[in-house]
Amino acid sequence: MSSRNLADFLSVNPAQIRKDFSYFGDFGTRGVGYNVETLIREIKKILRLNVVHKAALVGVGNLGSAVLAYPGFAVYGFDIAAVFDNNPKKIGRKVRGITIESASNLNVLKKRKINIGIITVPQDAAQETADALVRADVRGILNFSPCCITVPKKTKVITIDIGMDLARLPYYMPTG
Amino acid sequence: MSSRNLADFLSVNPAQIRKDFSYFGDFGTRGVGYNVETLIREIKKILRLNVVHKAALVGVGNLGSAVLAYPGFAVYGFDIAAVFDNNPKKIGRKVRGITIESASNLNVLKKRKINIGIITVPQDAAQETADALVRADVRGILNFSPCCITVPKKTKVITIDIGMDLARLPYYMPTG
DNA sequence: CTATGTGAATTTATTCACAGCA
DNA sequence: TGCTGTGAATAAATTCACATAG
Repeated sequence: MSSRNLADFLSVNPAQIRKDFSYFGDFGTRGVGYNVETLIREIKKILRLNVVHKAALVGVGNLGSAVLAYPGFAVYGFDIAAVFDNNPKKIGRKVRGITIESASNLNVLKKRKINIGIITVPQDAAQETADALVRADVRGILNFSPCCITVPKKTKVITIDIGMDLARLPYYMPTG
Repeated sequence: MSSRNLADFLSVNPAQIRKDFSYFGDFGTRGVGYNVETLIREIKKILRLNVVHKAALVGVGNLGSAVLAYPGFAVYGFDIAAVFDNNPKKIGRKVRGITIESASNLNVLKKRKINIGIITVPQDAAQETADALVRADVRGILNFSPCCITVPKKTKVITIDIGMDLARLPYYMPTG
């Protein structure tokens, strides 16, 4: 696969492809091109997706259930290994083979070496959930609440705000 | 509010703030700064968020229900005015005051002047849903399926792939 | 011959620095 | 005086173009 092929596929300049890769190493073969499997392996290594990452999901409402049902986490090597909620009726029940635990027990993540948290609780519980995750030594958080949560600098937060994503659409919609 | 204040808030350079605004007009007052309400109004106008946009949601599963429950669409002037599903058991029922209609009826969107579609159907139904939305003259699509859907150039698609968002985390998580 | 990898050239983005207005 | 708006200066990103390896 040549840089030209890849560039066409992504609608960018071939030189962009070659230069970007070159910052990380010599992945191609002159006169031949790139081996796609090698590329995937190298890119996964760069993004640290070459190992399995255990994640915990907090909040088994509609959104949490939808996230649990999401296909494609496995593709990137994610394993949702624990699920929490604060509703006594849900605690103890199983979703997708995982027993729902009490949200007041988030500290067990430390012991279980789970260091990614996914927040799918209602907006007003988002900050306290983040705080608990930080106390449990989680180092990365995927936040689905449409609010800014505050965490120490050592913790990386990625927020998905559906409203903001939708808000990008009208700009690209010509008339009306 | 000065460009310095805004810049500190966003951790960027004050000149960046001033230059970016200047591309769209003179929003500030020399010696004084910017009026925040004016800024919000102007930015909304630029992004075409100064009018109400009607949207239709297709697929009332966990994800669809979660999206419907999302607070914050109203903030940007979105109004989910129609909801569709292909499950006969769901059609006719109400969610949040809106009656679920048959997904085979998407053409009514044309008549009702709804031109944004939100796809929350299972992955294997995403493309056909997109096709139906395009036929109904929708001009913007928010796609929650982790797959590339193909649409004519006139239609703008924004895809939210939770797996990809999560995949960005490990790179920022130092050790482990 | 083909297609990479990379300095050089070019284009784009950011920041500086200051004239001009409130 | 204080802060915007903006040309000029600087920095960064993209693209060109070609020597070089297969």
